[in-house]
Amino acid sequence: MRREALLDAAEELLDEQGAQGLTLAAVAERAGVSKGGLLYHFASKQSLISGMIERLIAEFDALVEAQRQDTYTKAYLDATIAAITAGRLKRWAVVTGASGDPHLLAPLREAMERWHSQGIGAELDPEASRVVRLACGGLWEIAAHCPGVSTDHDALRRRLLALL
Amino acid sequence: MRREALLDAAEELLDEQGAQGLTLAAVAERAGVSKGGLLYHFASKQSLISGMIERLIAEFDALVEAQRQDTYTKAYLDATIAAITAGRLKRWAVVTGASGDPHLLAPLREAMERWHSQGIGAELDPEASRVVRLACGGLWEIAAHCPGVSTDHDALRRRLLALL
DNA sequence: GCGACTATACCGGCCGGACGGTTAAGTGGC
DNA sequence: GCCACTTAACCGTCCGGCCGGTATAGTCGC
Repeated sequence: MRREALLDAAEELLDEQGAQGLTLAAVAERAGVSKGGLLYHFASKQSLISGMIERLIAEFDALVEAQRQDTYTKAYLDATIAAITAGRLKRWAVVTGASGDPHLLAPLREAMERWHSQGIGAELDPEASRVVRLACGGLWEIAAHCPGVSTDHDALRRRLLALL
Repeated sequence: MRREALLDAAEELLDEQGAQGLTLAAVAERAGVSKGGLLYHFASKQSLISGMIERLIAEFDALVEAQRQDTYTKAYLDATIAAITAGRLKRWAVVTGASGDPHLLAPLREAMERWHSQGIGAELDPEASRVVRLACGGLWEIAAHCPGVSTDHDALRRRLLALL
């Protein structure tokens, strides 16, 4: 699908060059399409960015679903680790793309609220669940910004599961 | 100091309107200065952003120092909570400003690596320390993006301290 | 089975505005 | 009268988006 290729190109550009690398011309060129072709699939730069955000949310939700754990928190933890180690789902890169206009982040905010609150009452220890989910947020941050901080994901995962 | 006022103005604009609201003209106007006056203090937009980042790091380091806890992790936790509840130190807003050019984030990355690794070997339980520091990252994220998720900071703080 | 017509996908040149940065000319404190 | 500081006008570039055009494929009447 051309549309997916364009979203991929945009994501890569954001990851490599930051928000100012995300120009319509650059995205089109990387995807092997003309600018007009890009505008055909995404009527504006905003809609391109929204497309990235929505895909990001959908992919992560699918990843959580695929974990088949017995609680949402455990599934969320495993999905986070899976996404980070796979290098896919560059949450941070996509966010930088939307940093120009806070409006564009609204869907992501909504999703994040869900990720932090969904099923938290049904957990054995809701407070511990909150801690684990917060730690997942920290993991994202580290993965995005600090390649220098080595993290033993296996050990960390065991430790967090022990909390639940 | 005019310089500080300019940094304040830039921070406020980022917080309210995102990266594309951060133009030299807008910053100058909000600070009650002309564009030339802004350029006198900061030779370029880059140096303005770098100024924000360096101030942010220095302020947070000072806040950690001021906590006077017996371990770095505890001080870091309390500083994080203090910064969030005070509404100061808009870490995220400043980061969005630098999202255009990944280069500008280098000092912040360095600081974050420090925040996550400093004195971690000297802690009673380094692994628990790591968890607490990661959770602090999650707290930042929540505070920046999800006003809807209510967090009982007191309870959370007790819980995290109990881990250490 | 052929001509008229439409839909989908894509092209690329152009323009207008916005924005970062420059400069020349002040202004006031000391 | 110098120097830190401020100002307003100006310039060049870059980028988002518009628009007229092309090509391929499908549809329908007849």
